[in-house]
Amino acid sequence: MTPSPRESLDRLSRGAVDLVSPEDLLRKLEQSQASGIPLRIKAGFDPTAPDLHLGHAVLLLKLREFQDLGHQVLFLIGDFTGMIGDPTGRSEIRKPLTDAEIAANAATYREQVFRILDPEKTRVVFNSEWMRPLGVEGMIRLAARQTVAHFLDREDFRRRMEQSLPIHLHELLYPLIQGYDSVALRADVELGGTDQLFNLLVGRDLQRSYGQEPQVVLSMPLLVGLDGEKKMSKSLKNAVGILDEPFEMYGKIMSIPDAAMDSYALLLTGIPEGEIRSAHPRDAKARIALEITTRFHGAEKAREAQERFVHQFSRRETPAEIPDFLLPDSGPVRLSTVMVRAGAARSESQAKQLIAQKAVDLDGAPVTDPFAEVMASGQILRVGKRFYCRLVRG
RNA sequence: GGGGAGGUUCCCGAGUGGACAAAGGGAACAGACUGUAAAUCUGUCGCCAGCGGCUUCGGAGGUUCGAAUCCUCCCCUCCCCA
Repeated sequence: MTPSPRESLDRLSRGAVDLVSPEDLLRKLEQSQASGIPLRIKAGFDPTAPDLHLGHAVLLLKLREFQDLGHQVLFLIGDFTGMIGDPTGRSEIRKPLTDAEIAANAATYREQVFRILDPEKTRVVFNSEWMRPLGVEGMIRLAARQTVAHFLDREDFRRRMEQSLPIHLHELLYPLIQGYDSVALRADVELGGTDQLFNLLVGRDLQRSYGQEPQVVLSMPLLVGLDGEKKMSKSLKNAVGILDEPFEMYGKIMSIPDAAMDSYALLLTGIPEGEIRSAHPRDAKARIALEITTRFHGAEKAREAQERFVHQFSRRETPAEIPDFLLPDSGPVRLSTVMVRAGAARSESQAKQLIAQKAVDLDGAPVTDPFAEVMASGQILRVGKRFYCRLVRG
């Protein structure tokens, strides 16, 4: 019971910010259904950041929807564009990755991406494949197809012009290359974050210029990170990794601001909007956290994570499972040193500050002396709300 | 190529010879309050350490009892003109 093209269109539009254009997409869906030829859905990824997070998942889930409708995903690893890095303000020419690095990153990608995508309907491609042979001459011919004025119109560039921030010449090339990827792949549809809109549209222009039917452009919102303000990104440390452990994943999602719940529910779960709004925020969030964790780890692990969360944080009880930390073999050890070694503090100074702030206890008894020493084995060290370990003698 | 303005601690941004580890804000972390939400309050926020010491202000030298602050050279960015 395949949905009609019209139904598919509705489903695919869910959550999208831009769709250029709905008519084109509908027509392509109809053609595909009539001919039995799947559409070619392209999405590009940075080769240097193989640690995927829920922000990427938004896109991947949308790609998955296309696959579920029978279409083919072209998972593009931008090993060539990676030399530029999408212009975000402070880009420099990055070193080209070695073949070995690319292969390693690609493997990491596969491991993560296929938790969502259907491997049967995915082709992983690298743009060096067609960019390298293009050469300088080809690059010049390609660049001749667009104008500076047009490119400087791109929001990021325009803002930087206004603020007198640097724009490096090679950055202007980024959209060009990304657009040419669409030509090389003969993409029917390209997905990206809203920040990609300009690049995606360049793809359309170039395809037209090369005599191809322009791709449909579908942009998804950027998922806000755990802070609820900035976009999710690993470097901002506000990300939930696709590979995060269930407990960690669940807990991180529980910490998002209430205002972010709607978008998390819309973009990452199938929960209808009304059900989020009508529930107690805490319960609604728990449901979102549970559903997302389930998607990546299965129902059982997600349930466990939820229980542990309630146990440890809602009821503030000492967790059942605590990792061991091996003390040096003999004699008393300064607690601050242990904290640093165990990863609970960045430096001795910080460790002592934490102690002074009553953030540390041993077997439930607060430690107040910054120079305290430990000698017994089997004690449970707690630092802050999250850090627990059991001290054992080697 | 000519002229002008800049590069400060995670970020923004003060600071123009000692009182500067360096104002202020943000972020982060801890404590209180909570729903590990938000808001709020308090504290911490280079490293080592019980006065105190050590390493920081684009880079390298120099002047000075003493430099983020002055001089020289170099690197980088922005603006105007060509």
